[in-house]
Amino acid sequence: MSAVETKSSNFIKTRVEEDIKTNKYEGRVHTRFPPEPNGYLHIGHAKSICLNFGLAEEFEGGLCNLRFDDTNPIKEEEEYVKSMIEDIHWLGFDWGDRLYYASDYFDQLYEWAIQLIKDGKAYVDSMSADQIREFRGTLTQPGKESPYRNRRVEENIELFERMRAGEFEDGTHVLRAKIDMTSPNLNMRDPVIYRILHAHHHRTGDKWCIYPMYDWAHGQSDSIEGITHSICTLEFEAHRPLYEWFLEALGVYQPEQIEFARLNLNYTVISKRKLLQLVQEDKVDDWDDPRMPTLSGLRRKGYTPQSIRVFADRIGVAKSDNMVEIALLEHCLREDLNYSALRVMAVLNPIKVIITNYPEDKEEDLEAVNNPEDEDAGTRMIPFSREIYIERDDFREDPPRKYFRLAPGAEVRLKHAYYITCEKVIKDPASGEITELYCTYDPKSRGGWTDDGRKVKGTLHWVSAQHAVNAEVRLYEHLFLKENPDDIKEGKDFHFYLNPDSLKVLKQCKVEPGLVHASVQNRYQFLRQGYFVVDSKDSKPDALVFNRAVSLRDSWARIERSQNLDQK
RNA sequence: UGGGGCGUAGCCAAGCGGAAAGGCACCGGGUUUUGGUCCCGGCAUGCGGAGGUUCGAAUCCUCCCGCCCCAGCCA
Repeated sequence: MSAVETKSSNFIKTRVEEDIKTNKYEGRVHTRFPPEPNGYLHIGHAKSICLNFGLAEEFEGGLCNLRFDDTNPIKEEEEYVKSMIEDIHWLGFDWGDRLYYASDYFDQLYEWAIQLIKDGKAYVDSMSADQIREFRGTLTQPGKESPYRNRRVEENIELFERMRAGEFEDGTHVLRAKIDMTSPNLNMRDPVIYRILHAHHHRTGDKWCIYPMYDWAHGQSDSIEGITHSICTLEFEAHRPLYEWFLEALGVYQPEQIEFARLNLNYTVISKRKLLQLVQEDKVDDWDDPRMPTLSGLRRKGYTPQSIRVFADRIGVAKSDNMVEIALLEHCLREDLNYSALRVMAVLNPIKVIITNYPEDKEEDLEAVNNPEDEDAGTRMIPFSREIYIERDDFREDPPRKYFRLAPGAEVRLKHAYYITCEKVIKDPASGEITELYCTYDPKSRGGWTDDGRKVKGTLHWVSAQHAVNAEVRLYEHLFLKENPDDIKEGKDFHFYLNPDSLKVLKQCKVEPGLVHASVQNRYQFLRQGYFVVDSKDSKPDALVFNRAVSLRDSWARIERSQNLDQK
């Protein structure tokens, strides 16, 4: 990452800067990230987290709270709270002692509801949900007032108290704000602010059987916390007048709400509802399946917090609907890992090579650079011997044009080791499959170099057969085959586009011996292949499992593809 | 056909009346003991469209077109 790169500006940052200049909120900057604990955080949340916490970091004295919007006990669970806390910390953000819950404010919210009733600005409606819907009108037709709309204040108070006391069944009454049933903004047509829900809440237990609606809780929660800039996504834009109406009716502090467009990523889905479906239907292992765009999934796959933060910064913040290419996310990871990942050799699809002129009982240790991008990473010794494994794809019996890997009669370099030349191909007579390659090496090329001006263009990775450690390697592809799985044709839904080959498991991999000590903390570059990390759930010291975080760019694959195209 | 938003390259996105930033992707070339990295070059006579204002318009005005959100006792 270049140090001179400056963070690009965005309209929210500009607004905050203006507010500071004009001394609105006494120059304070106080944001918050307000997730509902009803699922796991995903890359879209990361955008919001980086925005909110980033703003607080960027401005002198800025603060960002973490607040769980837990107003619906039916969907929310403690497990999600825990995972969200872990994920945000993992990204590298902290909220100090400012961890809040909307449920912290249930008493205050109830008091405010009473106040609204007393002011004649709220009433208990006893129509059914269906009736309320009918009375709301449509996009083009105004709504009608509920027959209960003009109950006396005392009656409303009494009914609301009895709602709270648990005297009524779910759905029999609601508390509504008395605004305007003819408003062109449907959110202003007497929105429901309390509903009866005889449900156990993860924090308040059974204290309440009425729960505030999000609209009633959200703006006031921001107000209570003294939030200056309430940043949220576009779909809440039409709710802003409502939040302002509440805050004005209550006569309390009013934050500034700013809306931005949520992130969409191609070849995946980003919505807690759909991700939950994938988990429940066993389309993936769990929320942290490496194919999931969840933060826990990306973490398990090998993503670094830094790469995600850089990504969040590069995609920018604006108000237009967008669909970001996942290639950008992958680029950010490669960029980060290129500087930090230790290079090791691992053969994913092994084919045995026997070096016929190398003494049978000999073995030697060769020095290998750990990271050419970082001299401080030093070197390590790796064992070499007569029999080694190379990648099956690094040999072609009938090499195509521009192929400069191993082929009959061809000479290649074994990285850090020797030049070898292929002399003979051994096949299984039954299947025709190549089983072994007989090669000779040039003893003068130790370390992988000679000064005789010989041109050896291909360089292969390898692992000494007798020293190799077995490992399982999991290769991941996009979860969906279609760029936008939500762009559905008649009778189909996003399931239709699930990629059946999104996970490929290789069980016969051979990795260099030092990798038995591989730790989840480290990401490795398997030379010439990609970046890999030890799987945090399934890997064991005697049964290593690696996940591919992202492949290396592969310009040979591109050449080959265009060659194939030429032939057609 | 109510209200609220949004249209700048294949994908993001700056720009806010004075010569269209940047990143990704893509295409060339160079370096290379990773076909990686890195380096160099290319990539919008054009800003949804049409008019208008202006010496000058992506930026201001008018009209038109397209896309997104809102009719949960979800958030």
